[in-house]
Amino acid sequence: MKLTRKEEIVIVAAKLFKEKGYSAVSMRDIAQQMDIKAASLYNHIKGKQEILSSLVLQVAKEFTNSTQTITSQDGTALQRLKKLIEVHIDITVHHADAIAALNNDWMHLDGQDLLDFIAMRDQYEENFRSIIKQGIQEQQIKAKEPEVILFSILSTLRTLYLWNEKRGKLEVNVLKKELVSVLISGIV
Amino acid sequence: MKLTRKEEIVIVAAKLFKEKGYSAVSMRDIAQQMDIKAASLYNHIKGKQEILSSLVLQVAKEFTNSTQTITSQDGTALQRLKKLIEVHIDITVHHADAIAALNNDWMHLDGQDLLDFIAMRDQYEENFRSIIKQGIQEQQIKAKEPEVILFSILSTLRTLYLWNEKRGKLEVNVLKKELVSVLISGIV
DNA sequence: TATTGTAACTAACAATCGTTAGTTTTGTAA
DNA sequence: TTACAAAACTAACGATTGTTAGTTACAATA
Repeated sequence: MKLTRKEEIVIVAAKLFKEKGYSAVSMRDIAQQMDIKAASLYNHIKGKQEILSSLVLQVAKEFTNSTQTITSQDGTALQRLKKLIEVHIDITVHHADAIAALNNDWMHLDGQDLLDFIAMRDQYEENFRSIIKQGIQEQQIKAKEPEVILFSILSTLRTLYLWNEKRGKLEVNVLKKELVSVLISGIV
Repeated sequence: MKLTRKEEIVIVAAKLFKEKGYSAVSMRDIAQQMDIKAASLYNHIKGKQEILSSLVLQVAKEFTNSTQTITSQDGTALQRLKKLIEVHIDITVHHADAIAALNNDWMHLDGQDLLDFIAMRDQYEENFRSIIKQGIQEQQIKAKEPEVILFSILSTLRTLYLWNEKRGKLEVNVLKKELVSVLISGIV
């Protein structure tokens, strides 16, 4: 599967955005990393904003689709919650750099892209919330503040991209198993 | 307790950094928010970098000191782990804006400030890690991958600043109790 | 009243920003 | 070999960046 030049630019930019953030990375930085001049980038992309929105919206859509599918599946709330966590881990491992931008630079999107992102983000969160509430109703999940549970799980998953590179010898499937266990069953 | 003009600037800047990130906030943005001109800021601070390092290093020191104290206290590993979590929550609630910069903009520190920050950060993490390992040794904590436990707890605590304002009508003490419970005992 | 320090101002600087226009090189297919 | 498209280049634009220099307004103190 050969990459288009545009895809190469987006990948290189993602790595830089991850290190310094969108605003601190110049078009000349991106160009230098590709061994071309900044103006040459514009043969392949419309501008800096397009790099960001390609990066962010693509992964956001992936999250939304996966989550939507799982939410409407059969099984107990707990089973679906586990599946949700596992899918999030899969996507994170596969798109670590893009997720950095999604977490830290989404507010630099503009116009419709920004609105779309926020809508997807809210929907993703709402799917998670409804499964947790359902789990409480089914008495599979302790009747704590659902918002605290939601926050705790989402925080861990959102930050995974940072920690994943230090993960080292931990196989993805081991990571999934361990993390699901820690998030669901606790540590004591 | 009257604030110096410099302290006012740092507080205003922190709020802006939280919204857009350090690099996307100009000195003119900060000045405008204070109803003065950008050049006037320089009567009180040396430059933009000084605002960031004041912001970040002050809170980082607070974290390091608190953590260091708790680590060397008596009690079981689990008791100290709970205390560590509670203290982190306290600091977060009191310095939400500064913690945004600490999480997202620390890499824009330069020179000795950057080195100092990284050293404090590593030490903080190492204290957490040693308590968890001790807990496993004392068989109070399940013998899972300690790195996964460490990551899960730290991720949740680090992201708390974001969540606290949005859903944070929860009383601080209730928040502490719920969050400690979720992080330690899980949700099932 | 005269003096002094604080904190604001205007004006401008060199550097860098994203981006455009126009041109040249390069690789491929006829 | 010629023709064409893809992708690089040079040069420059107007805007914005952090920052400096020099000056002015004002309140407290002597």
